[in-house]
This record gives sequence, structure tokens and C-alpha cells, in this order.
Amino acid sequence: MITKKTTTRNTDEALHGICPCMEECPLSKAIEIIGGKWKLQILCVLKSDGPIRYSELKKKVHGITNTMLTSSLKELETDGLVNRKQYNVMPLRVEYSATEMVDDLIPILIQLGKWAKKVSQSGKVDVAGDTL
Amino acid sequence: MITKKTTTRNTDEALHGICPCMEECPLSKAIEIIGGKWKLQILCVLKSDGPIRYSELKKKVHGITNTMLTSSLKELETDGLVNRKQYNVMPLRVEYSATEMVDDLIPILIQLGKWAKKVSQSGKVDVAGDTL
DNA sequence: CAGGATCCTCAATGATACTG
DNA sequence: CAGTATCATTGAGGATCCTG
Repeated sequence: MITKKTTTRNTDEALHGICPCMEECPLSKAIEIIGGKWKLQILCVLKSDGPIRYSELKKKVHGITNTMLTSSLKELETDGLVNRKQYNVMPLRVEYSATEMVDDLIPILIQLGKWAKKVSQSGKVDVAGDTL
Repeated sequence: MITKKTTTRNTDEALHGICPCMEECPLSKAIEIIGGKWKLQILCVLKSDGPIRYSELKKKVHGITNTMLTSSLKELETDGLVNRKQYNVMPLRVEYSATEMVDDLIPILIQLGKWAKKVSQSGKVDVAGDTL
């Protein structure tokens, strides 16, 4: 999502590193990694339900197809967010789990969630009450 | 991106509030708000280049079309991230600026960017050196 | 100047069937 | 069981022209 074809020369140095207008923006990189329709859901299940088999994972991520589950897992593994462990027994057994990278990501996502909550409510009243 | 058609019953209460599998997940809400191809770039420019006119904004967000700039601005305004101020003079003058909501968002995005940077490097060596 | 209206394209995703 | 292979779909985004 967010391609980086542009060659912007941002005058505000303070925003260097977070502006997607820049080349190699880590932020757009982040969105590439966790973007897509299923990535976060998959990470969520992997995180809460420990090492889990492909078929069980598919049951927990409701509505996902083989195509998407497979490709998502492959990308997540490539990016170092998911471990794949294969047991060569019959029938085949493969277990997926989240890496420590995901642990680091969770608190950030929680912050993002809290922000979104605040945004949704700001249209109504300006409550200062924190949920966490 | 991340639609919420599913009616998952997540057994792990600890992840309530961050799991996109859940209904009304604030996280997927957040991604709806800042997702899309241009939202972050637009916010970035609005943040660094203060109140800015439509045409100037379009010049700074390289490659964006009228369709996308207009629709993105409209959505951002609806979500309370952007202020639109119209001066009824001829020729028409409209100025856009970022709201305080965006200020709260920036540090979170910076964290996300730092995380992505770490992820990208973890494939090579396991340096403990922080960049910030 | 600041958009609206239309039509079009393509990449992400879905559906279905098959295999090591 | 854990995927692959193919084909179909679709909606975000793009191109172009038009207007208050």
C-alpha cells in the first residue's frame, strides 16, 4: 500500500524518518509488513494461541482462504515475524509461532488502538478518561 | 483494509482491544483512518507545511490525483484529523491543516518506524545498538 | 482555484480443484 | 495435513474531462 515512487525533498528535517514521502521510509515499510487484510489477525492468533498448526490457525482466522493464509504466512516468515517448524511425520505436521519481533510490536499497536478510540470519541465529547 | 465481517470469539481476554478479529476493534479502525495510499503522506505535509492550500498540497504530495486528494481530505476531515477552512473570495481559497489528533499520532508512528527498521536489520545481524 | 463526474486498470483477494 | 495451481472477482486507485 503506499508506494514510494516519489522523490520528495521535505524541507522539514524534523519529519525525516517518518514521512512516507521519503525514500526507504521505515513507516511505509512497517505498513507493508503488517498491512494486508489478514496479517494482524494472524499475528494475533499466533500470539495468543502459541505454536499452532496450519489447520487450527485456519479455523481461528475465520474466513481466510488457503491462498491467503499461505501467502501471508510466507511473507510474515520472510519478514521475521513468524517461525515455521515442520515435523516430517505422516500426516505432515507444521507449527507456526510468533517471534519476539511481534512482542515489540504489540505495545505499539495498543497505542495505535487507544489513539483510534480517542479519535472516534472526540466527535462526541472530550473525555479525558483513559481506558488503560 | 481489514474488514470485520467475522464474528470471532477470542478466548484470550488479554488481547481484547487489540485483536482485529474482534468487532469494533480500535486497531482496525486506526488502520482504516490512516490507511490507504496517500493519507500518511498528506498528514505529513499538512503537519510540516502548516495550513496549506489545495493546489500547494497537491504539488507537495507528488503524483496524487484530484480524485484521491479530494477523497482523502474528505475522509481525514470526517475523522477529525484535518481542518478545512474556506475563504469565499475569488478565486476560491481553501486551506487545510492537521488537527491535534495528528500530534498524538506522530510519536506512535515514529515508534512504528523504529520497529520496522529493527525488523529489517534483524535478518542480517543481531546488533543491540539503538538508533535513537 | 478547488474540486466533481466518469470511465478504466490492475493488484489484492476469493473460489475451486488438485497434490506431495 | 499442509499446502499449490488456476481462474474469477472487486474495489482501491488512476486518467481525463468538466464545473461552481
